[in-house]
Amino acid sequence: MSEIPKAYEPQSVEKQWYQTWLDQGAFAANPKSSKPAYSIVIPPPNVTGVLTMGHVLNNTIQDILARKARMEGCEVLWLPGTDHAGIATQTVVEKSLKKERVIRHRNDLGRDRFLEKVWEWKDKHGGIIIEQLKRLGCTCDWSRERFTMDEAYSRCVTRVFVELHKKGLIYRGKRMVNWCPVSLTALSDEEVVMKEQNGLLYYFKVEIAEEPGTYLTIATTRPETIPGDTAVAVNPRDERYRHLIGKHVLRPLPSELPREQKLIPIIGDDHVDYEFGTGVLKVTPANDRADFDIGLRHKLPVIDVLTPDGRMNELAGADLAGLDRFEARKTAADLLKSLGAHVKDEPHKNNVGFSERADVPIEPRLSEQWFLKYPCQEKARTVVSSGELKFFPERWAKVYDHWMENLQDWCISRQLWWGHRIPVWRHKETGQIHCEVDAPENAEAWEQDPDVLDTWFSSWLWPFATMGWPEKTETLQRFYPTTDLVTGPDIIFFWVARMIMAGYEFMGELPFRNVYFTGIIRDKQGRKMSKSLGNSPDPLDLIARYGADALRFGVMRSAPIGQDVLYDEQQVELGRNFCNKLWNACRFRQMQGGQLENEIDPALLTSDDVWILNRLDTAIREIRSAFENYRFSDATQTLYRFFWSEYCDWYVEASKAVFLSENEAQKANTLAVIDFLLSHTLRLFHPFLPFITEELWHDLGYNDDLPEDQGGRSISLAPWPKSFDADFRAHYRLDPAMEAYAIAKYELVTQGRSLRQTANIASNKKVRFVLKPRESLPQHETEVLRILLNAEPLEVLPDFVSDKGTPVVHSEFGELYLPLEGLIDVAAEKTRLEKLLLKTDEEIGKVEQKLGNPNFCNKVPPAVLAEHQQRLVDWKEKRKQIQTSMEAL
RNA sequence: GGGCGAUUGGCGCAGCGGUUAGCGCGUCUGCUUUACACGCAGAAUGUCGGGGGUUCGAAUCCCUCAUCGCCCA
Repeated sequence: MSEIPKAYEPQSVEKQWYQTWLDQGAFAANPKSSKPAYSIVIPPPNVTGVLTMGHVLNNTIQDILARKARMEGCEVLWLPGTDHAGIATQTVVEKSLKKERVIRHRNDLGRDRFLEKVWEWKDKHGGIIIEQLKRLGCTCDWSRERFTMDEAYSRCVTRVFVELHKKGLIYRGKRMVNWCPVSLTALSDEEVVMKEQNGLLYYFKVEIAEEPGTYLTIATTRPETIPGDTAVAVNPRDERYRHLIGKHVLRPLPSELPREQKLIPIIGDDHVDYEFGTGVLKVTPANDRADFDIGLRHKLPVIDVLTPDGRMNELAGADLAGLDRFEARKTAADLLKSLGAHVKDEPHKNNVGFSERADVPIEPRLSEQWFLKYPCQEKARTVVSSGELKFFPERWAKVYDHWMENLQDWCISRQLWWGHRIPVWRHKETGQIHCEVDAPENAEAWEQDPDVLDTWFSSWLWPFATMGWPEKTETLQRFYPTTDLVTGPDIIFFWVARMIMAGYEFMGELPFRNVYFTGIIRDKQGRKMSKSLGNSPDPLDLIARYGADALRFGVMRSAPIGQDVLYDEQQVELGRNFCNKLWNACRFRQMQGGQLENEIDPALLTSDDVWILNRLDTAIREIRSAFENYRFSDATQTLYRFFWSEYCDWYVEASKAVFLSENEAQKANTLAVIDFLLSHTLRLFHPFLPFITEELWHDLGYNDDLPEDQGGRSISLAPWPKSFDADFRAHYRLDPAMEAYAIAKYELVTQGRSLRQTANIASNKKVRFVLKPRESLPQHETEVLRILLNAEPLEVLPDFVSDKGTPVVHSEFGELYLPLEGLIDVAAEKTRLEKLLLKTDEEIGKVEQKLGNPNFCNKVPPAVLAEHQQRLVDWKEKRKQIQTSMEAL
């Protein structure tokens, strides 16, 4: 045992222990082990990312689960890694190269050289987040770290593409896709976020060709696409316009076109909403998804007036060509005015799809892309609805089910360079298609598809591709399916759902048994944390200032299941304070000296011992139940309450009565109880506070007599505490009566302290109390009372007769007097008692009313009835005592 | 438009048929009581969003309205 400093200093402790754990190979998963398997795969962060509060929450939970599983005797695999984040990484690298003026556009370098630059970037900046996870204390098996662009992983991705292509599930098609005009690539539906926009609804009129002088008014949010209109549609049930179907209108733009090129038909289509605008819809098949469908139904021509980067092309006419789409909108509106076609503008709110990454409105665009028809949809859907694969909180199962019910084919091709290139080659002369894992021979004759795959097309394979699939590796056999997945609900479709489908398709089995969805971390005002708002604290900074344990504890404590987390630095401060409390409680133990090997002698247990052992047992049960339900904040609350409010506030204080005595046998026994409690507490805390518990475990010498792999070397392999069984309870005589005795004692103490306060006696001032006991009590208990009340002396006088005006409280132990001889504030004491009396009367009233109701007495279960009757007796007794006290004043 | 969630002391949350409605932060009062001022002791603060219903009994179950937030169209 070495001396411990007065305040806990996490920095050096954390660094040292993490290194020690690494040296011990403490996190390595051995597939040959005979222990039961527990596994979890990390949601791979972006390789170029840095740690955010979201990562802290997410990975702390995974670490807690992994550490607890190890302590429970499982062989644990927590598999780490990163993904290549196609668009994000490519954009970051391209921007930085532009900034350094190496290039103006990635074309300046060409595909191969640009990719070299990305790899350089990855080698330099990738892995930062991995080092940060280590600072947090994460116990991943780092020897198995994977990256989605690793050679082996890439082969899996290619293989999967080829397999699905052969099955006919992957196909190429010319379809409307979400096009990002900034990233210049197609996106999947999931990468588009709808945002409400305040825009304008532009009303303009068009002349009916067959009825000169007659006009139709059309409302649109996008006048710049008028040159791409190839029809005007009305609902055939709409009386106002039905007669016009089959006639034509003169499209006003581009104005320079000859009349015959501006004629477009009026068509009837059931999908036109006649309540929107004027009920007349302009149809732009090239630039709107719904319009495209109308176009298909009516075989309309398609005129695309936009360039890939969101500008107007020459088909838009001389006035608009070259303009950015938003500028063009204004210009088009002006043109309508000058043509006399403009009717009015109206403010209008509408939902516009934005590119998730680039945060600009996407353009629906017709283009050739690769699509995937999802495999194993039915199995993936029923496994969740049947509860075989569990979601926590459960309500996400509904969200999942709804999405699965409306599955759309997945656009998996991206017009990027950074990513897995599509393994499809086209023969330059014959046009023959080669889709295989390996490139065709005589490569010059073939041309590979230039596109790469969506990053999620690689991460949906994560649970098994990281374990050596397609080989049937030992790791796969041992650790697949994984036990738990911990992730944010924002990627339930992107990732979770797709992994389930991939799991069935390629492994024939679900990828994980439980999914825990964390909340989203928000700031105090409830805003999502974001770089642009600058409201996201740097976790590394917090670790430096408070310690990783403090950060973990603070975050876990404020993260109830299913709720978003409102982050407040005070929580981390609270975590730090808690660590300090733990530290000092252990210091207190150490300062008492004594042997460690002491056995608890049941015959010497005091009521305080029995009480605290029962509290520990309760805490262990609560924590077990919290874990079973993934209620991590409940577990931390229980730990906090048990350790601070029960162990420190009552037990440690009461134990001072023993340590101040001369009774050596009793002292040794109390130390034995303390060691029992602390060694359990440290283990219960370890998953949450890995560093400080490891340090204290060794400082206090609790590792001394344990086998190497069961706590001797590290607390992380010490057995997880179990609640007490019947034998244990019988042996130590954890008698409920003893416990009740202690509770009554603490109640008396609280009342006595309150008495002091109303009498204005400083809490540090020793003062004379007199106890008039109901039954004689052991010397030791008197001493405990004296210490807890800070009484000097505490006289036990069975025949005590108080003077008028002596404040008193009543309890199961008897009466406790505070004789002050004129010092007390009679008025204050009277007020206190009157308040109590009022409260008591209220409660008596409530209970009497219930008991007076014959319906209540007849219908209620007997136990409830008895409980109420007892309650009435108790309150009446209390009332009598208060009155006695008042009379004594 | 559809779905989900939230609404409990100043703030953040727990409780989900019988509790004296809890916890943490904050507030107030008094304390260098030798483990801890990153602390100790005591105290104050709630018609559990509004309305209706079921029940002997509702913060808790049902209906309805309101406000806020999220997801999907």
